[in-house]
Amino acid sequence: MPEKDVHTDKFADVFREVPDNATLSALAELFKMFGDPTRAKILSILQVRGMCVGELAEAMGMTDSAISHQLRVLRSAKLVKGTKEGKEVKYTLDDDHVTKILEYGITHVNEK
Amino acid sequence: MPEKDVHTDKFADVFREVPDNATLSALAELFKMFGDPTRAKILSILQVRGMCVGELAEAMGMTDSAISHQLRVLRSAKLVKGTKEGKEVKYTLDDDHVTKILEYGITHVNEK
DNA sequence: TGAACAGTTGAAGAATTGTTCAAACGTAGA
DNA sequence: TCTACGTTTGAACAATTCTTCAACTGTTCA
Repeated sequence: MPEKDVHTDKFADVFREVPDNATLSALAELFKMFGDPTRAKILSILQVRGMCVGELAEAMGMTDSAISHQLRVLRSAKLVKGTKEGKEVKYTLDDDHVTKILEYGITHVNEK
Repeated sequence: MPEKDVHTDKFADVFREVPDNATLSALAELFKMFGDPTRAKILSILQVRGMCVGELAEAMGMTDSAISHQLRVLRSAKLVKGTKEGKEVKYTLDDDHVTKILEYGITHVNEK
């Protein structure tokens, strides 16, 4: 009697090479972060240099609030971290893979 | 007199190194494809071997329809292509970057 | 020819997402 | 202490997304 999420022998060979569902969810969560133009832009900018919320907002032509909301999301995904500097909070990238992932994405986009 | 989407001198140095908005949109569209668990799983499976719609549906425990809808999205993003084989349509990866991008994602997920 | 099959499509509905607005927070400096 | 500032928060809303269901297309092969 088959259980939920246990696959038949028919696909056993395939699923031996496919990440488990937990990993796939985490993977999807990660890529979602890059999957919104605002966040992709924030990450691209922070690749160049750290910035505080107000600067990012001005640079991107958006409200502080909108940027702050997105930074919270990026923070919770551990892609970005914020440190207080006087009155401001300076945001920087918190992950080496960000650069690599963006690079591959850009390569793909430019080639197709 | 500043125009839309032209940035002040203040951030000129940064934006010289940031992809333009068109590229950023394309980038976000690309990553959106990986940003859904169903699609991430389809792509992972197709990395192992090509499959037709019915097989994918069975392997993933979803309806043919749901899979077909997602394949259409992946096809329009040029990540996947379908070729008729008798009664069936066999889907395979249509892009080398898919593997690389997934790899980096998995590395990130496993490290954090 | 026509029944069976694989796949696609469109409309519908629930869920999720991104931005806005207004209000609040915390703190540095007057 | 009080004010001003940079940032954060929560609720609300529109827009988008994913799955389901039912109907439909187009082929294969009996």
